[in-house]
Amino acid sequence: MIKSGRPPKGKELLSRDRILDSGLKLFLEHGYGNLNMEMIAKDAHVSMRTIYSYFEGKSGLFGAVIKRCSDQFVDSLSEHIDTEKALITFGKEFIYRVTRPDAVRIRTILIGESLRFPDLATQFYAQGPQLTLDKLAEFFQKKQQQGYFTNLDTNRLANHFFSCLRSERFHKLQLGLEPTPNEAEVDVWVNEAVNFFLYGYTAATLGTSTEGDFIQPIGEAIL
Amino acid sequence: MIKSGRPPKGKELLSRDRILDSGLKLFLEHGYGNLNMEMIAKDAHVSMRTIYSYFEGKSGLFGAVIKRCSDQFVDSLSEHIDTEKALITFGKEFIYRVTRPDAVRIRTILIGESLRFPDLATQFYAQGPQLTLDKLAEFFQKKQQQGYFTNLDTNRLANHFFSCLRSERFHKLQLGLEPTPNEAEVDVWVNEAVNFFLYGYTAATLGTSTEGDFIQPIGEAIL
DNA sequence: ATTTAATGGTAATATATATTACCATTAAAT
DNA sequence: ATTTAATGGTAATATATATTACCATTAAAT
Repeated sequence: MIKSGRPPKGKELLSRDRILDSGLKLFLEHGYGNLNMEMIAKDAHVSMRTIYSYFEGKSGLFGAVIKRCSDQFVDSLSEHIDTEKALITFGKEFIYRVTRPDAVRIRTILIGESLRFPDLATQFYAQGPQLTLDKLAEFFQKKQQQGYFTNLDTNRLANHFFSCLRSERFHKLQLGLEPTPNEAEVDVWVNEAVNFFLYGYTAATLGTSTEGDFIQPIGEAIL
Repeated sequence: MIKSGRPPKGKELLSRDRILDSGLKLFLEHGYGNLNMEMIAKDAHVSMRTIYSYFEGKSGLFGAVIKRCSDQFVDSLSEHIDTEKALITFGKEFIYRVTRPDAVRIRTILIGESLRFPDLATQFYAQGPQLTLDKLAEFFQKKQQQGYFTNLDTNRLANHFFSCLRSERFHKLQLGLEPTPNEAEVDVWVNEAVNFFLYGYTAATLGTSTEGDFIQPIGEAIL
């Protein structure tokens, strides 16, 4: 039993925030269809009335929750260090983030509800992965000006790198067939992926090695 | 109004088949949660009674429907032709199949319902993509005996080829952000992917070209 | 001091739907 | 001919739950 009545000055939006927090937590836990409004009200310590006064029903709340976490992208690309090292650093942060259970769950729910809420997936992708891809393409373009990766559409290159990075394991993870990788496993994962990307299958066996210098990257070889 | 009563000899299982057919069609169209049993009964021209006599409720029917279409895999790999041509032929059939709207929808539903039915996704993957991956690894192993792709774990190689093949576009398609590709678009898609896989970024610009022979594949170059 | 806005708590309302029950009907089994 | 198995059609049952309504309560606004 929480104190009734109008909230004190400056605290009007606290309950709205709590509703969004609880909504995110519970939607991730139960999905859309299996979560009822009473659970949210109880968890956020508000009454149903308050939820309905702030949001347009259950679907409106869901949209607001998704919007609030749709602007996550990775931008840890440095043009000043070795290409391979830059890609590995970027890849590790990216893979670590997108493999967290919450991130997997949010995509699961978005995919599952894409019929009911077709716009949400569009918005999620545009404000997340697409921005990351843009940063990657930008990076490749700068590398091109330095003489690497010549004669290539940088967007396609970025897409291809994304695919190498995700690899089959990401696909299985999204299907619930793989455990969440820890930081060390992400390192191995990304090293292998970057090697495949940079050296093709000539050097993929060096997957876990940090010494890529023994083999001339293809991009430099053709300069 | 359909004829009541016990069905004639030899036709006892016809209604069961119709239930499965209607179930697949309607689950694909509406998903699990938005489809009710009456719609299935009506579409299959049976009564609810018959559905419940053949299946263990809605969840049991769903499981049976998924099982019936969980054994699709691609096995069009020839060791006797040029490696690149073999991979392209295989890739085209694979990508064409997995990009059909029904195939996309079934994965959408499996992912969305993976909380409620964790075993279904496992089974689906084991009887579909995993078998395809096994065939691929087998293919690479035979190629290794011919001197290609040396010193590589063939399973990792197969996984990496899968990733190149799917590419970012598959990911977007699964999120509902891309239209279904037609046969010609699949051809372009697969040619680019195989080029990325075989030649890395040195030759990806030849994406739509069918003449890969101008560039020595990496695998042969290191022989 | 009085009025108004925002809330909690609870119950009512409306609706959807999975599942079961019941009777009539048809054809197989005997 | 009689009994039994399998079905259609419909209604009943149980349940879940999104949404709204109502009154009491608190604090802001005046």
